[in-house]
Parts: sequence; C-alpha cells; structure tokens
Amino acid sequence: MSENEASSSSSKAPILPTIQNLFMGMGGPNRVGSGPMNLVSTFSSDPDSQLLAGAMTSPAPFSGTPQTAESGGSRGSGNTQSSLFTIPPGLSLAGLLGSPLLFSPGQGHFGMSHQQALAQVTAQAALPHSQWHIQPDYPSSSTSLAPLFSQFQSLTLNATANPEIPPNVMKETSDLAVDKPADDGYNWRKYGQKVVKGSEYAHCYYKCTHPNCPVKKKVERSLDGQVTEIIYKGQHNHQLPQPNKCSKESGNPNGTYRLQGPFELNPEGVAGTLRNFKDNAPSHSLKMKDQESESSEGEEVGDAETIANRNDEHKSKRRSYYKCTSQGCNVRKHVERSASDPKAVVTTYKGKHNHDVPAARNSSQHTSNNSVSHTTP
DNA sequence: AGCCTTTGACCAGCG
DNA sequence: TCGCTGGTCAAAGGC
Ligand SMILES: [Zn+2]
Repeated sequence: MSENEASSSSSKAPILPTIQNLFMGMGGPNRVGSGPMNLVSTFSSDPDSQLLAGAMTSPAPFSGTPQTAESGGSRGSGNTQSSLFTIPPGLSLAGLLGSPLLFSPGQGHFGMSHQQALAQVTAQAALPHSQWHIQPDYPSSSTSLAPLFSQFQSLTLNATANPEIPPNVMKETSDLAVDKPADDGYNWRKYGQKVVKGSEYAHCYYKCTHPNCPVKKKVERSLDGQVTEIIYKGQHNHQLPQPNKCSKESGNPNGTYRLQGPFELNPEGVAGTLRNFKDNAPSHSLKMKDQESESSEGEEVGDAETIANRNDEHKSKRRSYYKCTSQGCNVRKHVERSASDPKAVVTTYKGKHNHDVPAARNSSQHTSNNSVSHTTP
C-alpha cells in the first residue's frame, strides 16, 4: 500500500506557482567555485508565476548574470524552469546566504533568502530522473518551501570546493546530525531506512508529520554520515508549522530554528535562513504580519521591497535597495526586476560584509569564513 | 502519553 | 516465475 500521493495529484492543478521538489547537488553554501559551475534550480511554476523566476535569479554572487533557461534539464513538466548560474572560481556559495529574495508561493508571499534559493540550486547532474523528482501540481495551498529549507539546513559549512570532483557531480555534503538531516521548519518523521546498493550509507526516508501532508523526503548520506543528497517528494499542503506554541522540537518556538546537533552552519547562512524562515512563517513573532522583513542581514533602504509583496507589485517594476544594518558595514544590495526577463529579479550586491551575521539573528553561530559576495556591476 | 526512531518484514517494480 | 532492489509498513522501544 504505497502511497503514491506524489504522482497522484496530477489532476487539475491550481495555477499556483509551486516549487517542486528539488534536490541539491552541490557542495553547500560554502562550496567555493572551483571554476564555473552550473547550478540549476528547478521549480515548477505556473506560466504566470514570475515570482519563482525571480527567486531563481537571485543569486547575485553568481557573478552577475544568471541565465534563465526555460524548462531546463529536469524532465517532464513543461512548467519546470531552470536557472543556470555560474559560480566563478573562488566564490563561495556562502555569499548567497542571507540575501532575501522574492518568492511568492501561491497565496502568501514569502521571503526567500539566498540560502533558500541556494537550496533550490541543483547541480544539473542531479536533475535526472528519480521517481522522487516528480511533477508538481498538487492542490497546493501554499508553496512548499520546505525543500529549500531542508536543503539549506543540510548544507555543510565547511565544504569547500573539491577540485577532484567535477562541479557538476558534486553533491551536497553535510555535517548534520545523523538522524536529523535537515531542519527545514517542517516536522518530519522518519519512517524507514534502507541500505541501498551503491550507497555506503543507508537512505533515510522521512514523512512530513503534518496531517494529510504527502511530502516525503529521502536523505542519502555518505559513510561518514554526511548528507549527500536530499530528495523531496511532493509538496506540503500546509504552511510551515506554527512556530509558536513550542511546536515540536523541530519547530522554532521563538523563531529560532533548531540548530542543535553537530550542525556546522555558516553563520550567514544560518542566520539568513532562519530569519527568513521565520519571516515566512505564517504567523508569529518577529514580523510575520506583513513580513516586512529586513532581510537577513540588511534592511531596506529604498522602497518597500517587502518580502510579502503582492503579486501585482511583483509585476510592476520596482527598485529596491537594501543596506546592511550592521554598523560599519556598508554592503548594499539592489534588487530589481530583470529587464530582459520580467520574471526574473536581479539582485546586485555591492560591497562586502565586514562582519559576521549578527549574533541575535542566529541562534548558534560560528565564525564566518566565506563571507558575502560582491557583485558589482 | 505522545511522538519519534529503529529495524526487520513486506510489497511492488523490474529484468 | 524468481530474485534483486528500492520504498514502505508497523511493532517495539526510547525519549
Ligand atoms: Zn508537510
């Protein structure tokens, strides 16, 4: 009696932009480009969902010009899009962390940090096929950002480019706790583990604990327990678990995401993600209200590029500037809609953070190494 | 008490 | 049909 909820929903799907499952196949946020590396983020998106595209094009650190490729490598689905980015040599993906980008999931609007975006980034090599990499269309009431978060959380921080591994085959690695692969804001219950042939380490299977939520994820690890790949299946049919009310351990009671365990998350990454995460949460402290988030590391300087933008806002042209609020740091970020592709949002960073992520913002932080990116026009 | 993980068994797809 | 493999179930035990 296997549930094939995933494929089941191929009914008439609502026209909501939905992130499709994805998996990350890169080295993690700290993966430093050892040369051009194509990263592909896949989304299932409705033709009209320009927002998704925006999310895809956010990684400013990617040396400027992310290319947007229509229905990229991922198979099936005409509504899957991919964006290709190139990580220049020496540039750490960590630079992506913390920058929010726009993302609109069906109903609400979520802010999406670079980590999240990053999470969507998938090495092309990973795109192939997998029954886990299924079509989207679920009657999604909300976009599933979980994958992103999970992904992110499973990122390792000490990952550095491994020259021996071709960028494209590089897989995500992680230092996460062995049993709790990624805390993505959703609650997961492990329902199985299996040693798969060809894999040194068992694959772990998790289900979202939310009632009636069909989402599952498969976590693959290497021998040393590092996560090598996480594959999501399905989409959450609910919002992120309410962080308030001391949700289960994986929730974030006070807005702080659980980062226990041997996580070694990059301060910037973590902070950014967590914060944005929080902002994403439908309700709760911080500024859930309208999610006028200051981004993970900066706050708006220009007009209101609130993460909770309205759709129509997205459609319109906007220029928005952000400035890092950290004293002495004058990193600025400019977010604008791509002229060439109205569905894209181009984020440009100027300057380099001279500090770690504010302690208050990440529960547990470590030292930052790969700091922010800098892509100056 | 409730939820979670563990783990062996079971099931389905495939060659 | 059989065996292999990957995915899931569900009882048992832990926290
Ligand atoms: Zn769910």
